[in-house]
Amino acid sequence: MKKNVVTKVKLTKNQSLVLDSLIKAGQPSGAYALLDTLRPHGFKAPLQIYRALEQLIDLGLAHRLESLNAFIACSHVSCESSGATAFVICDKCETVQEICDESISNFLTSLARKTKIKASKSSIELHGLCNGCSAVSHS
Amino acid sequence: MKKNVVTKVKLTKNQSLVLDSLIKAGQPSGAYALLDTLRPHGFKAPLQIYRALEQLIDLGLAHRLESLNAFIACSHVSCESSGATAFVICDKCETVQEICDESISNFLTSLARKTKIKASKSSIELHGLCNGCSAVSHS
DNA sequence: AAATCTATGTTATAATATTACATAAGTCAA
DNA sequence: TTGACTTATGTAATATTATAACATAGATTT
Repeated sequence: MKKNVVTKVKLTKNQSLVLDSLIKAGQPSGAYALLDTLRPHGFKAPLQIYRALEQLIDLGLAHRLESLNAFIACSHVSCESSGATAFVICDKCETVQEICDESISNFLTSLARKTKIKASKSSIELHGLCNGCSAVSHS
Repeated sequence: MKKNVVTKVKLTKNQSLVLDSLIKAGQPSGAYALLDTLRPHGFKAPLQIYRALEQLIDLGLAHRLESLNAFIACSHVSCESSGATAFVICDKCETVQEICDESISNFLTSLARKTKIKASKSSIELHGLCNGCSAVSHS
């Protein structure tokens, strides 16, 4: 359940470009949206995106949101790399909160113990309306 | 966060067929795998599957596994319908444990409170090796 | 330099999911 | 029972997401 802890890694050009796009987006982005963003930089095929994403995710610099088939930059300076992260997603404004604390890892540890699984990967995603959006709430 | 509590619902023919297939499979099944299974029963298009699944999921009789893009029959006689379910998935034998207890709902409630979200849907999926598979563990 | 490994480029295709439109079947009020 | 309405279904086309397969280029090691 441990991910690579990144201290200093030289990203390749494609990886840097994809990470920059993710950070600029500040929202979940699909692979093809990233591809469109990066066409001006010479990207032509989805695989260039997927390959860069794979590395970024391995390095803990980006995450995949399973319920959206989308990707997002890690919001922690250096994500504690516990691999135990929860995402809280507003379905209206698309804001994502990335939560990474002991309550998450405790929960997952306990779940793994109860179910006798040797865990390697987790995905916790909570959808709803964020504070702002549920206040407004028209639509 | 409440789902429909099903006491007695008459499923349509397509819904019954899809649910039966899911139950028989006893494993996560993709929509197109279900389609192939049901071709002998006259199914011809993915939409027939997706439409039935949508209803079954609404009724709490089936679940979608986001990290697999697959579906599974609810393993609880009548899933407590709290909408707070966790799936523990063995990546080797594909067995899925469906956990639905207070620890899950407490965790989600607390996460929602901390992040000030009005939750409507959750997805918790833990991957790894189940007890049996991690014992064997060759490959 | 040869061997090797990693990153990249490119084309094609696989796998998953939805849109749009047509038809049929059930429900309910008048 | 008819008509109006809603829900389920059928079907074709297409959109979206992801990977396989193969070729090339650059960096690193021996």
